[in-house]
Order: sequence, then C-alpha cells, then structure tokens
Amino acid sequence: MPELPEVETVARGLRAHLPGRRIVSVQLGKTDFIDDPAALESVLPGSRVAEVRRHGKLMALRLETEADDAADESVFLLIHLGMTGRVLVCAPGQPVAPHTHVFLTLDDGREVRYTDPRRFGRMRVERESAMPGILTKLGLEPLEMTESDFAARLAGRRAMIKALLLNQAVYRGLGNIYTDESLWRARIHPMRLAAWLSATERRALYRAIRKILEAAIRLGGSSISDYVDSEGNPGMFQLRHHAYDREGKGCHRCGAKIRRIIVAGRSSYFCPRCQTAPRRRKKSAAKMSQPAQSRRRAVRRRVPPAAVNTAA
DNA sequence: CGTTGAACCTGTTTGC
DNA sequence: TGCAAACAGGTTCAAC
Repeated sequence: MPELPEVETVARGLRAHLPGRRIVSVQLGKTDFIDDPAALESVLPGSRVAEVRRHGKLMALRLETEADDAADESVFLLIHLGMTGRVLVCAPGQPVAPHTHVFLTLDDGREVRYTDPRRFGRMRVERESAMPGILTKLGLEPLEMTESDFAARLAGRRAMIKALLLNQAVYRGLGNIYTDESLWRARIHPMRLAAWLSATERRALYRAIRKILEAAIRLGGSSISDYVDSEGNPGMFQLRHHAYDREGKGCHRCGAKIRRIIVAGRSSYFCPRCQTAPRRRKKSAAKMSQPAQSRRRAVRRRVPPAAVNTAA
C-alpha cells in the first residue's frame, strides 16, 4: 500500500491530532515487527508528541520525554507501514480491527492504533542523535530535489531505471505504483538503463514524478485493497492510474493494450507503444568465433554519456 | 556494481 | 465447488 503519497496523507492526519498530546500508556500485541518492544514500553508512556515528520516512506514522531534531567534530547518513534500497515486515531470505544498490535492511549482518551496483517511494517524508538545517520542512508526526497539533483543520481548508473527509482537509497518514497505511473507519464520503458536516458527524458521523468506525487497526495493516495488514512478513509488516486494494475486495458494516450512484465522482481505495467523498449542487449558471446569475439571486445564497453563528465 | 531469488507473514484472487 | 498456487503497495540478505 504505502508509498510516499499514502504515508504523507497518514502523516498529515496524525499532524492534525497528535502534536501536544501526551501518551499515557502503551499496549502491545504481537511484537515481532518491533525492534525493541521493551524500549517502546519504557520510553513512550509519559512522553509528549512534539512533531510528526515524514522521510520517504518512514514516519518519525518526535517525542519529548518527561524531563529526567537537563538533557533535552528528543526521542523518535519511527513507523514504517510496510505493505499493509495502518495507523488510526480512534475514539476509545471503537471496535478493534483484527491484527491490531499497538495501542497508544492519549491524554484526551483517544487511541493511536497500529494494524498490520502481514507485519511487514517496522516500529522502533531512536535517540535524536541516531537520526542523521538513518537519514543519510536514504536518497533524495522526490518533492524537494531539484532537477539537477535528480539527474545527477542517474549519471553513470547501468541499472534499469525502474530498479533505480525503487531503490530507497537513491530516491526515497517511490514504490511500485508511482514508479510505473511516472514512467508511463514520461513515456519511458521501465527496462531502460538509467545512464542512457537523454536529457529530455530525464527532464520529463523528473517532472512526471512531481506531477504524479502531487496529484496523488491531493487525492489522498491510492487505495488498491488495504490502504486507508489515519481516519479510516480510502484514497482516490487509484481512479487516475494510467498504467499500474491495468494489464490488457487500453492506454489512455494511444489505446494500445497495457502490458505487464517483471522488472527488478516486481510487476511492471507499461504501454508498449508509448514506452518503447530499449534495444536488446547482446546475448552471450560464447558461440562467436575467436576473431569475431575480439572485434566485439573493442566496442563492448560503451560508456554512457552521463558518466563521462563524472569520471573526468 | 547490478541482478535474482528467497525470506519475512497473512489474505485474496486465480486456475485447474 | 474445492483446493492449491500465485500474487500483493516493502525491505533485506545471500549468492552469483
């Protein structure tokens, strides 16, 4: 479910309710998705939510703990929703959904509940001093990066563009839905090698990512099966998908049938007419005669244009 | 570096 | 109809 627009929507919902609230108590169900459950139980009660941040798909609640001493270091509750995680702010009596494993009771009587059937999500507490290290491992924030920042990350990379967009150490927050939607909009085939995109294509992709994410946030994210925001409402952006989950249906631009292939281990939807496939890479040279092989060798390692500058 | 496949876990959809 | 396989928005790790 949750990619940047969904996590942003949840974070905004939490922002409307949590800052200033004190956490009174914590109850845990299954804890195999929590790094250190005991730490959660000891740190959270009595703390006050100061701020709700989002870094890519990661939510970070800054907590002010009861001043034990002069050290005014904040603590962060980190929440990653994985595939099926939900965070809901509930009235006390509300029925408890199955697979709800974390309850945070607030000082106004309401509860923050974490529900996650597959438990691919993650939760943990971190000291403030650990945060910079965590954030530097993440890539660029898509809605904050400049076009040249974006392009610089593609330079010299021989990976397929889809794999690179999904890599959270390159850009943070894009997942399977929004990479496919962005590539469709930019008319780029998911298997194209990143370094070999033209300047025009890079620009189109940069702009597509912004447009898609902004529109998705405006509509509260995409709800395919599980996703709901912090109040339990689904998003609406799935109604505007052009590629994702549309196998066999007509391309909204040209009418060709949307195809599904596996790229980077993930289902990838694209329009075979609008997003033209890269030239097939050479098969193994094993069967070639010796002279042919040496001739090949000379031209084999073509250096992608973008890497030339970087290397020099 | 980059790719692939498996693993984590449960629920739903698809196919024979 | 029934059961098993395939599949799902994410991340991580080992092996090549």
